[in-house]
Amino acid sequence: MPLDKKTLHRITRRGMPEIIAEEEFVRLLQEGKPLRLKMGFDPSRPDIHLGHVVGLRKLRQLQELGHQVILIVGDWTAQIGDPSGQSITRPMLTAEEVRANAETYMRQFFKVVNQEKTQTVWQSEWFGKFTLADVLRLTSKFTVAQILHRDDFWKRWEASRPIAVTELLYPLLQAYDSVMVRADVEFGGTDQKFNLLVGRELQAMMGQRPQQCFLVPILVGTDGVHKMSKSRDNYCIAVDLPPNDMYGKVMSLPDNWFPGLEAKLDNALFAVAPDERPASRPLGPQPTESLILRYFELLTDVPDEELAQMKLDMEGGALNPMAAKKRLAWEIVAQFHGKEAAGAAQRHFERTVQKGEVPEGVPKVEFSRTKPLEGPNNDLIAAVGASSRGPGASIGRPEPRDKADRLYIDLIRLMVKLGVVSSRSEAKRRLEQGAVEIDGKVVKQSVYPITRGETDVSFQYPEIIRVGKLRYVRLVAKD
RNA sequence: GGAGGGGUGGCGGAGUGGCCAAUCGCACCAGACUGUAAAUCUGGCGCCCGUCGGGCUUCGUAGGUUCGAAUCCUACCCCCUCCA
Repeated sequence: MPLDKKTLHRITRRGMPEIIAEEEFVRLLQEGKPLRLKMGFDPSRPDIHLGHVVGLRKLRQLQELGHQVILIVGDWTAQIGDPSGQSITRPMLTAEEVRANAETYMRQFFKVVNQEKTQTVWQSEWFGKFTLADVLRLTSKFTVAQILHRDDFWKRWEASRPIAVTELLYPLLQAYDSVMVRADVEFGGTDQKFNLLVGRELQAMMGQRPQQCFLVPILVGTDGVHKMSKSRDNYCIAVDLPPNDMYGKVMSLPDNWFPGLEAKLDNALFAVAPDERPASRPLGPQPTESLILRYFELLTDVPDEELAQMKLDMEGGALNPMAAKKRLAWEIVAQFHGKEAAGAAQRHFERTVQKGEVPEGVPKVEFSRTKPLEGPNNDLIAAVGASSRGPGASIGRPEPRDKADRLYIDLIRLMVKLGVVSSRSEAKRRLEQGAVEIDGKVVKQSVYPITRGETDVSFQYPEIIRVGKLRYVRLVAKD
């Protein structure tokens, strides 16, 4: 299958830090024979976020050229625990949990990767039969010094921090996987470089052609500083986030970014030191490099030429980063939820954040008006009625009625009951801060008057209660 | 087997008898500003009491000493380092 330059560039160059060995990889691609693309995952961590998607998109692109993905469920290596993590103690998962996690993972995985062209295998297919003799045979092929060369092992060694013996086995097991599936190419983040190289080595020792190592860049989280990871959930965009949240998270990307950070993240799993972080910049012409563009590059199909133009426009001030982010957010949401949902998420953002209006689909809470002020059988009443003044208290506490025959709602109690604040203390703080809005008006007092309608005897109740930008509730009378 | 270090609020990390509900950083929440849920600035960030102020429950667990303990004592649990 002839491979045009553009496609080749898209796969091997766009956003790519390293392929080992690139020349051979390109040659294999040109030959056109279906390649076996290995990708392993740890079923103790089943969630996929945009950081993973970078690699998955590459898999997808290669599938479209006719190659085969082999997805390995690392049910054995999961028991060792990911040695690149900080903690070495990890509770062992039950078989049941592993299965459930694997399902979760795959459900997300196949949002990007074509399931038809993927073969899934479990490590236990071979490690389940492993004997001690097999273990010895495998481990005898490597020396401790070799393994300690791995960056994070070495750092821990130097720092006199513990390294479990089993952790040393991790790269070997992963390498053995490559042998078992006869991988032509293994995919992994740049932080996996060592493990993938061990795979090459072991394959060679065992008479196979060494796999190519396709090292995918580490995606920086929305804080612009740390590697995107679940443990920093706030900076992490999971692929199964609802459209509005996904869109919003993309919008929280920093406008400014210091690209040198990424190189540091490639090998170190640690955060970049504070003094190496980008200095804040004033608004106006944007810096040369932009995390926004990086996301475009790694997570969308927007062509390079367009990105180059965007870059110029942002630098020149013709394009507001906000506008670029909106497009980025749309592109990303569209990938996971479809164009329609992306459009809806965009409208939601414009409406709630940009215009500060009440969004569609505010959660509703019903209450009764006929016996509105008494009795425990009414949700709203239960919320507002139980004043501290004792039994029989009504919605009207603390001042039951004034001359105009008005009643007052105890807002603090109401907000707690509705769940828009977590405690009475918080409710008070929000009121003080001016973060509470009722039907579009900021309310600072803890009591809210209910007024009688002009023409009828019923009372006018609050409808939309909003706390901060993101929490709201719509009160709906059910009679 | 021996010696030592440590367990504090979501995280990191101060504090070693009252001034500690507990410095500080991060994260988080809110407000202002902004064409962004960026940046920046301001405020908040255990719970309860209508504000001022007051009360209650927190510093690995369980007891104890004391007018008073995160801080001292005892026991227990857990983590780590070094020597062998």
